[in-house]
Amino acid sequence: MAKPGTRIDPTNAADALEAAQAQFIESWSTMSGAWGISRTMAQVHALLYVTGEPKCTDDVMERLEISRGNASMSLRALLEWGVIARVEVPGDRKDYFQAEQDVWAMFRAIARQRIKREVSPLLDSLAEIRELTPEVGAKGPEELRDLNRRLDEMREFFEILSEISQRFAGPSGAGLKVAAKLLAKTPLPRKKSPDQGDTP
Amino acid sequence: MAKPGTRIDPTNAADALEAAQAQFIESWSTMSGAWGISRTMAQVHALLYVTGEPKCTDDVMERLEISRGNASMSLRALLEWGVIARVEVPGDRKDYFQAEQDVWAMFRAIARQRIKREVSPLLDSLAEIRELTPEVGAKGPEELRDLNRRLDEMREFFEILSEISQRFAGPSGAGLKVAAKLLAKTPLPRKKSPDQGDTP
DNA sequence: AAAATCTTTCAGCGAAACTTGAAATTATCT
DNA sequence: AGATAATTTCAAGTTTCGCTGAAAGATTTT
Repeated sequence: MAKPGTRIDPTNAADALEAAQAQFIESWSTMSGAWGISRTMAQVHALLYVTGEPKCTDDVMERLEISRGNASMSLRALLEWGVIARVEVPGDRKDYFQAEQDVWAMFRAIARQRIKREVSPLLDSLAEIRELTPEVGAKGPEELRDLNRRLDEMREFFEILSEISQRFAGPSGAGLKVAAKLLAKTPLPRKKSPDQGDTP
Repeated sequence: MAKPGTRIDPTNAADALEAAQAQFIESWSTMSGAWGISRTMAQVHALLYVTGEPKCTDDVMERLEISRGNASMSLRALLEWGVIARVEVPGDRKDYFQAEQDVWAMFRAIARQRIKREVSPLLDSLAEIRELTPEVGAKGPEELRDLNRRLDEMREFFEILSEISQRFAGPSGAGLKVAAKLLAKTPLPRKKSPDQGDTP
């Protein structure tokens, strides 16, 4: 695990560093499902985030013991998500990659992507569906009206979500962190139930 | 598609209803990944949401053409997520299920579950990792300090997220809808970039 | 308490997603 | 332009995940 040649005291620190990084990579990769990315993508991202250093494809391959193809595809996908960036390394002609270091910016990038990939198509689809149920005249059958009410409520919800994302998850998105902290601290209308019980 | 025996005018409406429902079920099930549930679970949920009616296992099996086992497991899982509820149907001894009809309540339930399943374990893990990197005395090597800074930033982010969820995604959570609408409308510090460009 | 009805579990099967590694492509240097 | 180095693509192999259906387990009725 530890590199040979490091001396006694530093070795402990280096070991601790590597161990901590490894465990972070492991933990972060279990969240891959939550971000909607593959396990390997999450590992690669974790490695770049936790080290903070620019790394090339070979670095990633070695450290995570994955194939070249996999490393290449994962890095490219992470670029598309906007959570890592290509960086120049002077003496070297290889591509190097570095992770976005601001967690909030990272989150905004992810939110932006997911809205685009998941919410927008759903909104389009909801609009299409509305066209299938024209509520003939004003006397559409009750069931159709109910259906349309449900569709509209869902549309409203996702439009607000989308709106919030466009405002706060934009590339600048200065307000997010502040807004979030505010939300977390603002007093709520009293109602004691502090949430709990899941299995009754 | 249409049930045989329905008469001319009503048929159109009934057809439209079924078609619209079918398309909603289809669209919603493509979001399954986003909610972190399986495709079938999403379909079952979509069916219950879009019809609004209580349905039993056999209803679900028939309509979605899935096996008894699958229907049973999906319904049970949806119960655990808290997005559907068991309901009594007087003349019948079968279990019936009905979807939460308030989209915001539904969203809160999902958020609560995901925080519990995904964020909490990550926070635990981050705390563990911190223990691996004790920053020997006050002169811990620079790399260790950097690592700890990153871990702490991430911890802060997810703690705020968790905090927000506990406040707004609680079972009562009256404030969410209002807060969200507010966020969507509050003017932002000016900065023209209206977000766009993804592939440069 | 036996029968009837409904629900849950789970081993095995099949489909979908992921990974690999080598060939093809692109970019850089002499 | 040819040689060299780096990157991307993709068919084939591997793994993971979800579905089925039959059997076991509950629950209610007679």
